Amino acid sequence: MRSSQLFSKTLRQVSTEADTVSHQLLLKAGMIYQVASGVYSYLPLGLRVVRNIERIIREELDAQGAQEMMMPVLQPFELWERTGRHVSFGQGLFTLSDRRDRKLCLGPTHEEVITEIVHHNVNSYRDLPLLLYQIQTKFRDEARPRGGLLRVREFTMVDAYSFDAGEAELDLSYQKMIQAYKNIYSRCGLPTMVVEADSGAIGGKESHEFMLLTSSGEDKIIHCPNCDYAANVDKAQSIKPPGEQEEPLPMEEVATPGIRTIEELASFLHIPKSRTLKAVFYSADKDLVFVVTRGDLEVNEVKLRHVLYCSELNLASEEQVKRAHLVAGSASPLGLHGIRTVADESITLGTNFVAGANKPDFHIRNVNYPRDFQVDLLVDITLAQAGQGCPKCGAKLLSAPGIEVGHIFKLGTMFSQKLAAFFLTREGSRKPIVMGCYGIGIGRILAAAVEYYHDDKGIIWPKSLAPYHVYLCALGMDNPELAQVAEKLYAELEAVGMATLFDDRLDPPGVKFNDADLLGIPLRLILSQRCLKSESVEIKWRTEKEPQLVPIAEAASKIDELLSTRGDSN
RNA sequence: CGGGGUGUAGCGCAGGGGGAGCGCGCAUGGUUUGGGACCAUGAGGUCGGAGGUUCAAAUCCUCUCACCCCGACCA
Repeated sequence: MRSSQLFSKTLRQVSTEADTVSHQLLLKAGMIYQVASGVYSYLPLGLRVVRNIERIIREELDAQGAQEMMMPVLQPFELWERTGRHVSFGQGLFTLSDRRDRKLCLGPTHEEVITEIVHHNVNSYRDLPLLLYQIQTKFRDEARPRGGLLRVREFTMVDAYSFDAGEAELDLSYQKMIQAYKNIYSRCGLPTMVVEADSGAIGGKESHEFMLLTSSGEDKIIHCPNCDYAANVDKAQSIKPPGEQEEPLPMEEVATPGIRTIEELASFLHIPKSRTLKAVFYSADKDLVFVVTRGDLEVNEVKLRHVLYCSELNLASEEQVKRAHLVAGSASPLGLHGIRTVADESITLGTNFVAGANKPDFHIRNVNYPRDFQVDLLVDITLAQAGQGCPKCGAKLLSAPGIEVGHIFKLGTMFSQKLAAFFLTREGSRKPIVMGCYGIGIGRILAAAVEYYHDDKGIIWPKSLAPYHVYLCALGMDNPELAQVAEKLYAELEAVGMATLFDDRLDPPGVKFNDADLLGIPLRLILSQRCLKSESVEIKWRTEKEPQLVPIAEAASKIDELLSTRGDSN
């Protein structure tokens, strides 16, 4: 491709509205164009990267025996009613009606459709196992699209589904897919960490995310430096720091004028936060829930949601709190009646806590569980934090931000049962197919790669993703002799199938160098008067400072050699 | 949905009751060519939209839409 013909142009400035590195660079490089909030077009250069990602994914999935198919974006809403996910997906589901007022939705994922298809095509254990996948546009009405391609409302996703006769067979499919995914990320040059995850609206029991560790990530990962334990903070377990074990003392009231937060309380009484009890009020499907944890810990709302089996969970409103006669700032489970109380197990790790007196400006010392109060549920509902103990080996946990670039689930029989996808076993009994599903966001991989590989001048594509491998930069194209040599070299590179972007523009060198850096193509070639004199061409890696000189006649073969001996990443 | 912010030329921005501007880009001509070069000339805008106040509104008021950020939410 010739730069002079290329549709997309690089921008000199991008809007201050773009504040994520990948968003800025992709806009600046002319790879994407925003059409609406969370909706983007891919321009020719960006699309070439997308195609590279797709090719890698197809190759790896095909290698595991998966078969590609294609399912519709437009789906009957009724199908979602049958699995109940029209509720659990909630407002994230884009819905619409046709001219006959039939309700439809735009698929945010395809478990319903694939299960329906498999139901009509699989009858016997002989048809299993089965691995199917598609690369398709998905829609999700995100509450807040953000970060350019990182969180969008329309996106291309690879979703794969496995169908097995039993749990043990599912485990095998699951392991196969983990391997396929690892291969995919590694070929994309992205070092990812596999972490335990919450399965959210998809449902199912076991779930893992593939995380790229980078500072711009919006997910938080808790991981162990000593063993292989790693989990999304939503899911992460930890060994909580122990508290003091003392002889229980009699309760006594203490005046705490104006004290409302745990921080204030701890510093006012000169005690560590772990010697206090924290009360938080939630509204779970409209019902008030009283939550108690040790003062040094934070509530994990995902865990709380699971133990409450509720679909809507928010902090309680002021009116709700008032109506229940709770005293925010001095609340405690002492003498509490008629309100569901959930406590974190940390309240058993320690004695003689300071808790609220349930009247303003007073607290109570020496509160002990279960001597002084009871709870309805005593479970783990707090956030794991860096510094706490690894649940597997006890070492000190670390935390890190990451971008979720893939998410896989063991679905079990949830969908097959609801949509009647059964098969006959060898013994002739009817059983629901055991399913798994596996998703990768293409745009996210693209954006994540830019987040991971860039410098102050622009993108630095891994070779496997780069829109072109070679940037042929001819300086002084108005010189007929130079133009002729450049054209010849371009033709040679094209002839051996080298993906080349030929900068044949008449612009000054600075413009071309800057574009070369911005676009992040791995290998830059420069042809100038200076080179012509020595009958050589300058070759430079995007990642390196110094070029090397190669005779023009050997250029094509030298480039081929350079690119094929260099690893996939960079 | 709550909080904050921004909408003025293709892009980036300034202006804040009375002339619609700057930089970049674009067009034409010329000079340039190893890190976004220069000169000259020129095209391009219902100042997001609607209503109001005023002799007069890009500017003040009300409403509305879009986009961004924080939070809530989220395979």
